[in-house]
Amino acid sequence: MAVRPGGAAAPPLSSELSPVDGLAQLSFVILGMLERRAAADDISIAQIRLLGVLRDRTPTMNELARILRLDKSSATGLVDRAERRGLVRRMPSVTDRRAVLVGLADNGRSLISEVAGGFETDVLALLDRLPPRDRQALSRLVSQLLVTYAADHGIDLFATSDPESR
Amino acid sequence: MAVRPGGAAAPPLSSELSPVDGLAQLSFVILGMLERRAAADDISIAQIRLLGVLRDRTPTMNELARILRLDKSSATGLVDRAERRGLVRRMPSVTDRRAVLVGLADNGRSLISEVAGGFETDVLALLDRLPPRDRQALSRLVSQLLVTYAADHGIDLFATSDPESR
DNA sequence: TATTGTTATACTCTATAACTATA
DNA sequence: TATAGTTATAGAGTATAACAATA
Repeated sequence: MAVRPGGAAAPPLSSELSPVDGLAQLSFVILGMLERRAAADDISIAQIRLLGVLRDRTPTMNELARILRLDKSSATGLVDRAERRGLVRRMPSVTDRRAVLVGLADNGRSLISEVAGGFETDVLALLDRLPPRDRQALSRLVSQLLVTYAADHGIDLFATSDPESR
Repeated sequence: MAVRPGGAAAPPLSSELSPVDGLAQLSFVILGMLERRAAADDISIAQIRLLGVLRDRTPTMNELARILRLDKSSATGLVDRAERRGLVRRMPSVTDRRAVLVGLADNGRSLISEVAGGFETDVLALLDRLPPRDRQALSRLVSQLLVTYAADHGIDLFATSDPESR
């Protein structure tokens, strides 16, 4: 925490954070929640991201690397370790004998559900600190922000893509 | 991205994310901005966190590890690598000959300022997507959320602590 | 004895470069 | 030739356990 941007501005005196600082700290808090839930199941954020992507996709290694913004070799290692733990499976592509499809194994599906459920509990508990009207307002504003941002960056925010299109 | 919690709920049909999903994705976007600015200066998030903490503190290794929630040995390695790059300095404590104080070197101070400045630019550009009233509302809600959360978790949100108390 | 910090070691995660096998 | 994936290798980051110096 505490990246305190600017170099210029002094820390605030009141009990209100700067918008930038607030969003930065909130991001650390929220990803910290995810990390703690993951650690409770002895798994890393990288593995959680992998399993999260595979929840609604069965991509090739190549697509997987692109989605996670990793080098192909990093994806190989990530999938290797997940496969060794029985969380994912490699399957041959029927249309391209060079390609390898990656899918969730049952263990992986239950694990990601558990972690995601715990994470949701944590975030909802955090939101419960606000009165209902504020909670709704925050949720709306965050959505609005993301929708415009995602549109400009070619991100599919609601990515539930066609499993098996190969 | 896409951790999509729950296992229960289906993805939304409208153009509004669930509150949990929205906050999670927003967190990834914001920390991604920080990571990209850091990478532009060829430095990691871990190093940025270290330098960020040292902006307004000169802690012992022990305190540093506690603040960053790392094992002492991890802090040793982190500071080793930062020191090798001339970003921080180790200094002896005058009151406890076992202890080692860690402080920013000039290079470290200019580097963290640059990264933090760029990050601030990015986040402000993101916030500019909202009309001013919404922007203010979001900022207020985020602050409010953090203040209550921090109070309950013993986190000093406005940490500008006494440099040199040893 | 307890605490501070480092070292030795091991594992995960990431990237670059070189390689194999398909296309 | 170009693409998909793996392997070899290197470095950062983290943790546990053992250790030296000091309190």
